[in-house]
This record gives sequence, structure tokens and C-alpha cells, in this order.
Amino acid sequence: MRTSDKHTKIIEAAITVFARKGFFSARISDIAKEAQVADGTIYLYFNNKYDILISLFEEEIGKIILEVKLLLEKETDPRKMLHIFALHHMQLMEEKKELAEVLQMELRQSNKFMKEYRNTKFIEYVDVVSAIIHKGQEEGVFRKSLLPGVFKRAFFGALDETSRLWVLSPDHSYTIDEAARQISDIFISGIMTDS
Amino acid sequence: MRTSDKHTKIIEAAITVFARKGFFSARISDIAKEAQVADGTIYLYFNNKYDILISLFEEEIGKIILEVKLLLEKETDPRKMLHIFALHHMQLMEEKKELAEVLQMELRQSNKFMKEYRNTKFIEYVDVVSAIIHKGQEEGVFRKSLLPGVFKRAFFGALDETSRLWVLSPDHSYTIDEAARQISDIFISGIMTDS
DNA sequence: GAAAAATGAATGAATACACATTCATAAGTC
DNA sequence: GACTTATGAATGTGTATTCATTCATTTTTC
Repeated sequence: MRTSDKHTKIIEAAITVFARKGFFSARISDIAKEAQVADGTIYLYFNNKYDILISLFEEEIGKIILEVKLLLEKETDPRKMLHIFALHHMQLMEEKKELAEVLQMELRQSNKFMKEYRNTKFIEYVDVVSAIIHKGQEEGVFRKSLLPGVFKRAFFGALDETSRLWVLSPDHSYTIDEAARQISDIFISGIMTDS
Repeated sequence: MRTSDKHTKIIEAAITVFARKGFFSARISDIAKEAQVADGTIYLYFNNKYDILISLFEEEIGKIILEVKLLLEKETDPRKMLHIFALHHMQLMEEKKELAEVLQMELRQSNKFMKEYRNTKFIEYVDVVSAIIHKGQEEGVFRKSLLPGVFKRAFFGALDETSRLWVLSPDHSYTIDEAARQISDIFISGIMTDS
């Protein structure tokens, strides 16, 4: 048993501090204070500052993938599956705003300062979308001309940017659920008036 | 006249260095070396490291807005306008990979470490999209139920994420123009098989 | 079961180093 | 030779990381 689970406590503190200040501006002493732990204690659980960030990515994205795959198991209609993915992603970003900020900001530029680190977990997550598209094409529900590699990025990008700004901005003229619905509708049916 | 335009030389060097290392890992001495200028010279043209980044944002996004607005002037069909925006954005990211990386990575988290800085130029850019949607709704071409505030973010996010990964990854099974076409098609017509 | 010994988790002050910024000096320009 | 522009070594600050020490808990001994 991890004694009183300091590992988790530090990860959670790091999420809060990285969200507030960004990885580089965050000080180890900030994280230590937030976790109610001495600076040195952090080095009993992590090798260095980067290691905290990587552990955070792996563990948290791992959880997200498990969750969404579980939800998708119950559904077979590719259209509904896309909506489930959208809704789950957006709700998650809303529920865990701090985690959302860290993933959206730091994850993307992590390859800049950590040369060796390949974020396979993140790729695995986005590939859930391309699997849905592939299934839809097999079943003749989605156009065969769609490039799943383009679609997964476009769909993920749309969700991520929308939730990112929703979390940032204070005025909410629409709910997260509405936004998720709009986005999956746009992607599934387009935006033209029915004719 | 800015003497031999060192200002521009430094901005261009900064784009290269920030793209390679990210803002925080980039050293002033790296930028100076890239610009073939002494470290101290940079402080004759900019107040500090942050100031280089802000100037870079303002000047480069300013140029992009002018360009795309000029292109859009010639077109009145909102569907075609969306495609023009998409294509221009993607082509730009391809032509100026380094600038693309800096804008995509650093712009988004700039509000973290520069508390006071509000990026109005960026908002202005994305609002070009919501203006197109609004026009399309007025003309009855786009559904009235669309929320322009959601759409602009989703559309921009889709373009940005797709071009981001296209620039990053070495294998290109599709061209930038194909990707732009796919994305505007998806948004305009959806992904369902024609029935 | 009380006292002694061993353990290792936790601490936080001290260290070491990287790097943004300054400024005395030099080079260029008219 | 006065003024502008450029240089790059020196300075100072901030903070990641280390490590000698503390102390609560567990194990051993009688």
C-alpha cells in the first residue's frame, strides 16, 4: 500500500498547480505546499519535475480511455457512438476543469521539451474515434470517401477547442450538453437547412 | 526605417527558436544567435522575453486576418466562404510550419504566464467564422438552430488540430488541400451517406 | 510487555546552476 | 567628435534538486 497515498496526493496537487500556472511557471515548492508535503518528499515518489507531468498524463488519460470504452460497449449505432464520445469528452472537461486545462495545454507541447516522450495514451484515445468511423463505413452509414485519419483529428479538435473555451470563458450562453449535441449533429448531418 | 530591420530579424529568429524548443526552453542567447545579433541587442528592440512573444502574436496574426479578409471579399456564398477560410488556414499552417507551431502552442497558454495579456487579435480571427455563419443563417442557407459561438470554435478547432498533427507527423497519406476540403465538406454536408 | 535497536519515510535548509537582464565599452555613421 | 547602434562579459535571481538529520513506527531482545 502506498503509505497514505502520497503519490496520488502529489499528482492531484500537481494538476491544480499546473492548471493555475502552467508547467514551467509552477514551482516544486508550490506543488509541495498544495499537497501538504515537504519539497523533498516529492522526490521520493517522482524522479523530477517532468516525471510528475508524465505520470499525470499516463494515469489520467488511462482512466478516461477505460471510462469511454465502457460507455461505448453498450451501443452499436456508429452515429450514437460518436455522440456518446462527444458528450463524455465535454462532460469530463467540465467536471474536471483543472485536469482539462493541463491536458489541453501541456500535453500538446510536451514533445517540445521532453524529446524522448511519445504520448501513446493520447493517440490511443483519439483512435477510439477513428474506430467508430471505420465501423460506420463498413456498415454503409458513413461515406466511404471519408478519411478516418482526418476525421478523428477534426472531431477531436472541434470537441477540444469548444470545451477549452467553454471552461475558460465565464459567460455560458449554452450548456456543455448542448454544445456536445451540436457538434455531433454538425459532424453527422452537416449544417445545411433540410431540403 | 528600422535600421536593417533588426526588429523583423529578431521576430523571425524567435519564431524559429520558439517553434523548436517552446517559449520557456528557448534562451535569449538562442534567439540572438539565430538572428546573428548580440544578446544585448535584443533588449534594444524588445523590453523582455515576453514582449518578443506578444509582438510576434500581434504582428503575425494581424497579417493573417488581413489576408483572409481580402480573400473572402470576393465571395458571397457562405458555403464557399467557409471553404476558403479552411483552405487558407490549412495552407498557411503548411507554408509557415514554424509560425504555425508557435501560434498553436504558445498562444493558447500565453494567458497562463502573462496574466494581463488579452489576445484580442486571435478572437478577431476566429470571429471571421461566426460572421460567415451568421450571414448563412440570414440567407437561409444554414440552419437557424446553429449556435455561431459553438460553430466557430468547433470549426476552428477542427482545422487547427488537423493541421497541427499534419505538420507534426511525417507520414502524409493526404494533402493539406484534401484535408481542408474534407473538413469543410463534413461541416457543410455532414458525414451521412446520401439517401 | 518493556526497553533497545533498526528502519525508512519525511523534512527543509543548503547547494548548484541556468539564464534573463544590465551596462561599461566598442564600433559605426554623419 | 557627437551621436546612435551594437556588443558580450558580468551580475543577480529564482528554483530544481540533494542530503544530513529527525522522528514515528516496527522489530528484536530479554
